[in-house]
Amino acid sequence: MDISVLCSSALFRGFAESEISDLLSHLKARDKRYKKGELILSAGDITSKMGFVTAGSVTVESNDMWGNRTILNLVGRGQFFAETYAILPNEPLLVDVCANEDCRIIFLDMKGLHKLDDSVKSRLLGNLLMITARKNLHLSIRSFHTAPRQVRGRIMAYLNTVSVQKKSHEFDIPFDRQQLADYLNVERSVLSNELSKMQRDGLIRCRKNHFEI
Amino acid sequence: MDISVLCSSALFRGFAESEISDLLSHLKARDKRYKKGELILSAGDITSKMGFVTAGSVTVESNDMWGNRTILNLVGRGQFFAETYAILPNEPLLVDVCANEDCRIIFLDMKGLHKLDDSVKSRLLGNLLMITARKNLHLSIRSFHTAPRQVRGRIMAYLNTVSVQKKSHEFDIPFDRQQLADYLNVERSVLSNELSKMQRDGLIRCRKNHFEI
DNA sequence: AAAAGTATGTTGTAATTACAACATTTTGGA
DNA sequence: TCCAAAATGTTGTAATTACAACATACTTTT
Repeated sequence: MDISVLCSSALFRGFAESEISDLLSHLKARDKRYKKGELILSAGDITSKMGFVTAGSVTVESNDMWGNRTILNLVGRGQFFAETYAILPNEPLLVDVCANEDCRIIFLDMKGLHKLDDSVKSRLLGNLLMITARKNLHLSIRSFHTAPRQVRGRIMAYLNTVSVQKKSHEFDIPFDRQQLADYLNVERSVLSNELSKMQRDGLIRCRKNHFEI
Repeated sequence: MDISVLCSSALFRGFAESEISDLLSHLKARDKRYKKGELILSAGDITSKMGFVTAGSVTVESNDMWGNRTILNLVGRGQFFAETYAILPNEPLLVDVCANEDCRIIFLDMKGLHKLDDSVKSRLLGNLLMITARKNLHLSIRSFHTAPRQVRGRIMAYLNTVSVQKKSHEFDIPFDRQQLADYLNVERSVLSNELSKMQRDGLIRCRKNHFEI
């Protein structure tokens, strides 16, 4: 189990290594591996466990009955997922979580949280609160990416955010074309077409995942 | 200041009245009134205060430079807003908060949180965590409402959610037409038009805010 | 009750998107 | 290196939406 990534994660910020290993046993930390494409959690599931990505990445997505996919988030190494459902363990998952590539996940069972003593608990809750609040920001930001009515507007909204995050006009994005389309809620072919037009118009340059604006 | 609504709120669940009044002074609770349409918080603001609605309701929305509005959430009596930004006080607001009708708000300054003793703090953080996690669910659900490519799909997704929440095929919605359009990210005229078609098709019946499916 | 203002519904046209079908490029094995 | 599979790009047409302009209905004020 890759403890070092966990130690430097937002959840255990401010904790000593000794405290952390103690916490991990209280939270029944379990390491699991998944192959690319594998379903990690499924809509409708009930869980009190949150996931931590120690290797690879996962997508949080919704797949409707007509096969339309909506990608809500991409969770990479060092980040958490399903904490919302771990905190509200009676709420069935509204989303699927899929392995975006071969990956390793540590699950932490939040049922173990209540037994902790108050000092540890309040520090841990404070960290968890910040993680959840940041997830909130992510969801808000995504809704700004999908808000523009037109495809070009959505692409620009997304690329601007990434450009600001990476503090550069040139950057890689973590999505392939199909994933970007499913993230922005547009047709893949329309996305490809619009990207071509935007290059012809001199708005952007791109090749595969690499963009320049 | 309307303490009774606060006492029965999700934030103070499990607290005695005496503890609550103590907490309110620590969190520098301040009561404010706003007229319909007034701007309560503005995108770009920095705040360490979260808001609690004791009367009326507010909208959480984003207004872009072309005048397009996106409504992310409607916050009614007994509910909180801006807790994300109070928890992450270095993050500037990405949204505006507007008085949807004449309303009364109690602001709680979360800077005061750190001084509390661990027992009180961990209980309060636990409650705050559930509030934040629920906000997360709301944002996810909204993204399912805006995910369908076609207007009819978005309307049905939204009405289904409300119908399930209210456990009835007949219900009122809290939005007028323009607000529903801005919530679903569609044109108001297209929304009206589609609602008419859906009535002609026998899918729904509606008059003003009252719907039947 | 009349008038003014606001909200909602309707319609037409230009622009955009959905969808399918196919072409081309890239990737990952044998 | 070659092949097969996957990813990406292109194109055409039918369907849908954006937008503006206007009609109607409902509210509020006087």
